[in-house]
Amino acid sequence: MQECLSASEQEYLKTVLLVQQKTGHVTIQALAARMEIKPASVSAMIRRLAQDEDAQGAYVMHTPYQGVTLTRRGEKVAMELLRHQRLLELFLATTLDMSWEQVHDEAEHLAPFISEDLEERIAARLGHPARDQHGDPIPSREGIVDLTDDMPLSALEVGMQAKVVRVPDEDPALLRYLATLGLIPGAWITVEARTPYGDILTVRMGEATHPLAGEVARGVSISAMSRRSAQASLEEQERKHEKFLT
Amino acid sequence: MQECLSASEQEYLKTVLLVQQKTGHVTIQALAARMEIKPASVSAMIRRLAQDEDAQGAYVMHTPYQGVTLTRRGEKVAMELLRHQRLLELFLATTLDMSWEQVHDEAEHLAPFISEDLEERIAARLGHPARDQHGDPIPSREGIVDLTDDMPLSALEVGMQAKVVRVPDEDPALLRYLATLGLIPGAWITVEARTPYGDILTVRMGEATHPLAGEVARGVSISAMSRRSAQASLEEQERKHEKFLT
DNA sequence: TTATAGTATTAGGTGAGCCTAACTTAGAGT
DNA sequence: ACTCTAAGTTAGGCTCACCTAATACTATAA
Repeated sequence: MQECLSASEQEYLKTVLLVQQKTGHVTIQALAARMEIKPASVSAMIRRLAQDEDAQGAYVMHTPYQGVTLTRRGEKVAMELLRHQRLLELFLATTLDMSWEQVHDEAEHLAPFISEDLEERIAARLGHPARDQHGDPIPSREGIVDLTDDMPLSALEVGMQAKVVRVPDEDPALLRYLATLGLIPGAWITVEARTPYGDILTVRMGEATHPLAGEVARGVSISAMSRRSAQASLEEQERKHEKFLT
Repeated sequence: MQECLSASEQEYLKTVLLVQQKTGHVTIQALAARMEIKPASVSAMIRRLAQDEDAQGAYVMHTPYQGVTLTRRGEKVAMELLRHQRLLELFLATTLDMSWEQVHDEAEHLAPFISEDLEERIAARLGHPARDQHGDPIPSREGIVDLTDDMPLSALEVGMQAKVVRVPDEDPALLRYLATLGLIPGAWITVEARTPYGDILTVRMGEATHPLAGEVARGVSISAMSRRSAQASLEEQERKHEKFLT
């Protein structure tokens, strides 16, 4: 498989993937909005990515006026770019102590230009991590990402506790806000209440409780493996305590 | 001063600087050869860089059919890019253990895309180094580079000893060869002989002696501060030895 | 069923950065 | 001084990745 796609083409494929993951349906409009370019330009590029020039298969499927879907080939390219980007993010954040929001822009800029070898060295240096610093999964070199254990915080029932594995990284201000609440990957969170109207969750993190808009909660992922009722959690804690005393 | 130059334009300015340093006279042809593009394309780009669009001054001076010279403004841009590139080279070589030759290509690719802030963090992490791993000087953030202490190995007289500060990095094979001889920055080298014809130096590095073509010797820099006769060096060594014995 | 709003597409245009081919100029050799 | 070659320039063309403006399609509401 020849790596002959331009930086721009790769960027489009990556965006298709992200919009797909986020909304489930990829429209020209949505791509245009996210990339901050005009729908006409997106239309043209998608047409190019949808045609099978070199008889190796297209990168996307596109039914005009309907939606866009990645082919396996296109998905692989998108995953590769995403891997570059997230490894870079983590590398810049850990090795050079850059702020999370700055890291995002820098990594996005650089991602299309780093070689496979550099990517491998970064991955090796970081210990082949599975997630970046805000919990976004890093695809494997084969372009595969395992998300089976992830579920949105919004799906947690009242009284349940779980470990946060991912926070949304698109909006720097939101990222900062969540960090001030202590809502970062690795934190344990308990859902204390849920309003019947207005879609607000009250969550506890350690000592403090905070109200959280449903839309925000849908962007936060927790580990399905870690789910348990707060009661169970309490009992577990006591067991540990007893063990400590004996 | 607005940073509005494209990656390509910066690359041109950098190449003008390097060709100027190497040959003293910058022709369209030389630029075309080094950048591996056609003279016609260079001609067009130089014309653009020579005109003073935004009333802030041009980047180069160009007298048609004569030569190209950087203005102070152009030089600053070139130095900035060179700083990016060499900091990146050193960073990749030290932090990620990439081979010298691979580092060169990677850094050249990436240099135009890293932000000033990332550059600063890399510089800080490396301890604001003055030279990269093969001794090329890293310009300061203000675009200044001090080379007063550098002179070519070829200028050394027979019997003189000096410390190597820079080896040429353009040809990976040459770089590898010099490394196998132990001819790397920091090494001490003595000129043992010079052929009257054929322009060959015989140099000693530790135990071994090697013949070195004049053209190669001209590409290697030594520190003018470290110059001394081999005799003086020998005496110095004995003094140290005596000191050790007492 | 038809009007209409919103979304998608097509047509045509721009600048960047390269190309080839044809022409001009400078400078060295006879 | 004249010619010839090498170097430089100009003209015109290409692709990429964007744009605007006009047109076509879809879906929903009257």
